[in-house]
Amino acid sequence: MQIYNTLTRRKEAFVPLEPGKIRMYVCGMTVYDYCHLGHARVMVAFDVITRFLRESGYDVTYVRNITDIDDKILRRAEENGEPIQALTHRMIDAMHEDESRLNVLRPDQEPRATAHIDDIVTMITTLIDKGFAYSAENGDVYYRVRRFEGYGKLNNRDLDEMRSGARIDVDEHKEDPLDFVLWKAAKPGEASWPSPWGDGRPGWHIECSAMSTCCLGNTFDIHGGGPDLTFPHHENEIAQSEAATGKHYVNTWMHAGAVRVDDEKMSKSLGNFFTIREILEVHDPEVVRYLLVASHYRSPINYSLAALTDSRKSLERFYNALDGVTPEAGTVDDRFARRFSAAMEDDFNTPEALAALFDLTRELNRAKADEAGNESALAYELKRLGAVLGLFAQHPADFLRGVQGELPMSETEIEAQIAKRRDAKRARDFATADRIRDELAAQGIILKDSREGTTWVVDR
RNA sequence: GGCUGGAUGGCAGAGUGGUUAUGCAGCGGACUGCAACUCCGUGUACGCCGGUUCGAUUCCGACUCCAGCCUCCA
Repeated sequence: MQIYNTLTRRKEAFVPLEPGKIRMYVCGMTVYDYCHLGHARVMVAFDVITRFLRESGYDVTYVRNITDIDDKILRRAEENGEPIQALTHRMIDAMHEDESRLNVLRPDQEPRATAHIDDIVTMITTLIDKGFAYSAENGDVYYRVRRFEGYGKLNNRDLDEMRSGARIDVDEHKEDPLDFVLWKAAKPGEASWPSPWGDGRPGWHIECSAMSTCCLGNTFDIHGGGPDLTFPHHENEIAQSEAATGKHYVNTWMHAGAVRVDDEKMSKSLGNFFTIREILEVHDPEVVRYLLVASHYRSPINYSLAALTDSRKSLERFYNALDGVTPEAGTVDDRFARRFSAAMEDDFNTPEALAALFDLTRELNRAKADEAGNESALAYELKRLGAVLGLFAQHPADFLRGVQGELPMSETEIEAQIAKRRDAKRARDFATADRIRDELAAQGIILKDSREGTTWVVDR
């Protein structure tokens, strides 16, 4: 197994700390709004990774946190005039709904920041005791960045060059502009928790250090997240955790690529984001998932209608092949599975893995045309491997008929038209048969004749 | 300015020191009453300039352009 490690900037042979076991932490959502496509990408990427690692025999513990206290949450709750918990619970439910529609399996644990305040306070206390943090007069606690020797190692940053950057907040309470907040003193009326430094709430970076360590131990195998988290978030996590525990924090750092719209990064701050739910109102969730899996997880992807159309057409090829075949375990040439696994073992190369599945699909189509073909076994193999990517779980007819949209007429009516056409064909009245087919086609119903009879799909 | 990553055929998107990625679209053929689905065949694609090499899209160097991070952001 080869995995690209952001820390070393190259692919490395992956060796778990404990043989056969993998402990993985991924930075999850800040629940003040609905998830967007960028979140979907991270969810799907690490879902595929988890599925493949498990398929490969590893016992994976997958933890993904939920940030449920934060400035943006405070502000949004205020704007909405609703209690913080009402907002965060609503968004957490929505997130779970989104991921289940995308066929993303739930992580093993989803720790929430507000449920780990004690662990956070304990870690901050340790950092202060060790001299890596200090409480300021205003009640904030800051991390003393220059005290941590390895600061910048994840991003190859030099502290002195960063200092010259003009965009760092100069705060009179900080000893150094680079220092970042671990504990934020509460303003009157704000949600807060008691602490040795006064009432307040945790900073963003410290919660991930506390929760990951708490759930997975001082050192664990994989830490993942979105592309914009390498700095400062993950850099700060390393500084906090390694200073607090004195142990090496994470072996492999993995980061997904950005999602772009019109060649601009999609983000909440730019306001050019599409939420998962608004996309799923018009598009089949599996098409969206396919789009995400059809590119390598580290490459940037550009979101567009054309890209979704391409994804749908590719999926149609798979489902057309699966259509009309009853999958059944049996003997098949293992070259498809071997190529699939080899691709996935090479830093989760899903595009190459899909290429293997397309080859398998061609073989399946050949078998369908052959009286002696083993199409059932090939279809089973295709579904089995597709499941590692979280694909092909639908009934082919459902996908091809687009269960999402409404039909222009009832299925019974369509079947009746097909029967009429069949009779016309038997009477060799092709003019009538073609007229029926054209009329259906005009309404988006495409007929497919085969030895077994006529089936129909929806042209979308 | 600093740090990362990238530039592949009409589009999307992998990969490789010499031999087919893959999908969509196109073209030719087969199947079909005609279609759809499917099958077979079909593309001197690797940003630019040098270097290494018998040979480079693939390695090395310069250049141009693009993206991400450096500020809350997946």
